[in-house]
Amino acid sequence: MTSFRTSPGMRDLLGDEAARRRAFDTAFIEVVGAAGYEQIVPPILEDIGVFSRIGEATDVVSKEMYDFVDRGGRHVALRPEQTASVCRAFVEHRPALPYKAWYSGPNFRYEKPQRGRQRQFDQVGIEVLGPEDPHVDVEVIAIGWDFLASLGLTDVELVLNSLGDPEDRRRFTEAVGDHLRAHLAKLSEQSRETLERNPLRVLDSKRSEDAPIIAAAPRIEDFWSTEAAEHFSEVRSGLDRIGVPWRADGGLVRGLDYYRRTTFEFRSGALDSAQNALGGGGRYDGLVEDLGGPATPGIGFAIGVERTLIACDSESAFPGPAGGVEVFVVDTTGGSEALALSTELRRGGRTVDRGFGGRSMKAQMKAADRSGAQLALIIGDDELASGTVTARFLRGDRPQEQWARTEANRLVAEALADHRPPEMTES
RNA sequence: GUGGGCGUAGCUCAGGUGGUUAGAGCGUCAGGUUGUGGCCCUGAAGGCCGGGGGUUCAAGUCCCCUCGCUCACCCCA
Repeated sequence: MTSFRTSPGMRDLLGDEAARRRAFDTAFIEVVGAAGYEQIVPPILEDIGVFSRIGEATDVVSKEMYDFVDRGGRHVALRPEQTASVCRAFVEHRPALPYKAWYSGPNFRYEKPQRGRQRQFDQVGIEVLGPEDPHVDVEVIAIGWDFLASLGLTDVELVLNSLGDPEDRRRFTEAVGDHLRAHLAKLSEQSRETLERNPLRVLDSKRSEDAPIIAAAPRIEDFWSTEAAEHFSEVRSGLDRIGVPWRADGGLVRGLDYYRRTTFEFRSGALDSAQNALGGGGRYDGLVEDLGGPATPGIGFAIGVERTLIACDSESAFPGPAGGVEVFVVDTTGGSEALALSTELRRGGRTVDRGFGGRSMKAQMKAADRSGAQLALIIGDDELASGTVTARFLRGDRPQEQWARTEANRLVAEALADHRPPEMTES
């Protein structure tokens, strides 16, 4: 018999992991909902042209896309990120401005899998389309920051930069290219290749031989237009005003081509791997226009869910909800009473599980204990004959009681009111 | 895509220099308790030792290939 496993770079989420993933969304929704963002659920598949705008020179577009021709002859792709989809949806439906949206869902990139870098990975993120106001930048960044903090993460650094306006960025790129080519001989092999495709990315190089050349490279701030410099300055003072700490780094050049002006990244100090960027984003004032819409400024961020959860693990933060059920019904008389009672209790709003398969009382009690239930309701021959149930309290020292079967619903409610667990984070 | 490390039970891992029926803990199941979980005790089930090929009388162990995970590069979330 052949068996199967998940495709490389893709994972199953079971039980506690799935519950934690769900709680992650809940935590995110709480933060973005409080700021007036509405949800958008774009399709996972789009015309490949939607994603080309991310940047022909980036690996994400040029060699990592899951793309194919569908049965109707359309060239489509699994989304590698969601910003482009949100902009496409904006152009298609034209919601009122400012359009503030959040999303959560899977993206696909055909990379060599690694911890914190999967081929199918989830991102949560927000986008704001419309205002060019630097306060929007501040709001977006602060929401990302506050969300990570709400998970209990403390070892996070916000790195900030401005790429200037498109013309600034173009001149800067050129200057960096010239500078690097002047020192070509001393540049690492890798960086020489990168230089061909995307000179700015060389500034990200971590190789030691590149360090002196990068240190001597032109600096972005010398290329900012007055407007871009002013915008960035207001972003920084806005962050200061609300107590979000940041570090400016002229070398922060994010991969996607569409960024201009403000760019930022959230880095975890708890992850010393190369995958320490939990999320990031920036302004993409030209993207909507590129997708056939009216010139509309935009800014947003995306946070990698798996990666952030790994950071939570190493900081022992965000353990996720405790699962389980309130009541467990044990029935050694064949199960028909368990069927009736558990259904009745569920219809009354309780969470309840039960034993199946006519297993021994001991086995069913064990299952009751594992279920996390506060209360086991036992039905054996005696109870059946006398029209009662035995209530056994699993988490305290309250002695077990005999209840009239007809009173079970009410008495369960009473018992659980006394034994409320301290905090049930389950949504 | 390139290079390194690692793949033994559901999980975490032992298995000097090749040697006969591959082990432990946890978990699961059953029993100790004529109807009672958690602690304890006993027992059982559960492994094509990632897959394929080779060397050898003999391979979990050595060699080659391959797949997967992982680390670095790359890329990025």
